[in-house]
Amino acid sequence: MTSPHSESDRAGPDGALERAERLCRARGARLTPQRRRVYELLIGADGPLTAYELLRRLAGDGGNPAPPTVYRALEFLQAHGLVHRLASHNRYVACDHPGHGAHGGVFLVCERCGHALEWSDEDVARVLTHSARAAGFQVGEDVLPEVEGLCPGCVEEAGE
Amino acid sequence: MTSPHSESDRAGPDGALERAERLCRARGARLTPQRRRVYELLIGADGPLTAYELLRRLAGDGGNPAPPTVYRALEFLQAHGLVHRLASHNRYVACDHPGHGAHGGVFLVCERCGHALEWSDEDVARVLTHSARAAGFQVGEDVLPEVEGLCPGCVEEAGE
DNA sequence: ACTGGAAATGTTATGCTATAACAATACAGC
DNA sequence: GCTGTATTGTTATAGCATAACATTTCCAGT
Repeated sequence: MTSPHSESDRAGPDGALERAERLCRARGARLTPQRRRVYELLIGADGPLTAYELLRRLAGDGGNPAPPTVYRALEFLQAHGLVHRLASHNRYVACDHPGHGAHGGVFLVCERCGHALEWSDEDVARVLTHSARAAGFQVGEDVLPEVEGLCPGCVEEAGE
Repeated sequence: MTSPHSESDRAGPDGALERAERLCRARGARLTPQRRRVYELLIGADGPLTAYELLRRLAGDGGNPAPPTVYRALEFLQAHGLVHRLASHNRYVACDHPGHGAHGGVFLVCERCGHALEWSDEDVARVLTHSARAAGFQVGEDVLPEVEGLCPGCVEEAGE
């Protein structure tokens, strides 16, 4: 069975924040206003954002944030699995289902509209690990390979 | 069966260049001295290089190359499948088996020593494509997902 | 409450990665 | 040789990320 994540992990735009609060509290990690704000911006964003896009949106709140502000928030959020970095596009995206680590998934990144879908699939993880082992290679814990392609909406449009 | 590539594609350090020459000639593409030099540098390199590392090595040949010089050469080489970009590390690496496109493989990137192994595996390609399709996603032609982990040598050392 | 230390944030500066824009040159086909 | 296209040279700039150090905030222990 293939699925983005189990039903119990899903949450609306608000639920995600509450869940992040809980997760951080449980770990004794401090989800400060800055970090929370960056997380909110990513949750509310229409697709992955660059660090500097986040910076501009933070600046919109008032204040005079500098790059380290946003990078530090991202570092924290990534460390707690709340955010992933899309290395192929220098962008950051809120995680669908924090608390899991990133076991057994891929990022499906649309090369047309830029949207990214985090897709969990045990089969992918198993085959990837197995294949790598044949090369003597030990796959890391939280790998989330990025796969370029066309999302459902863009497949349609491209077909017209 | 899993393998880095078929025996017939393999080539020594020199063979790779000759093969590139043939490939370009067959396509009517011009493997100019600049492009050839960048390709040589990548073939001879001990692991993936950044564009600016290449630039410094070009400068060592004399002349006064600027960034566009190396980026243009890389663009050409990538277009012909002679070089891949390792997006996760902003690095470039010569391709093991040009002429194929990149069908059905992954990049195994060592998080310790930085080396990258291009690993062909039909199973990986099949499962990835199948899994993505379940999300309504159409995987692109030449995707080569990057997987972080430990290479054989570094697994050993880490075990000590 | 007070305080000492650690964590978080502010601030300035800088390095690395990549491309835009336009000029000059080299090359292939005629 | 001429002409148009591809390639390379050159200058400038945009975009991504972190180093280093100052300041503030927060919490624990008293």
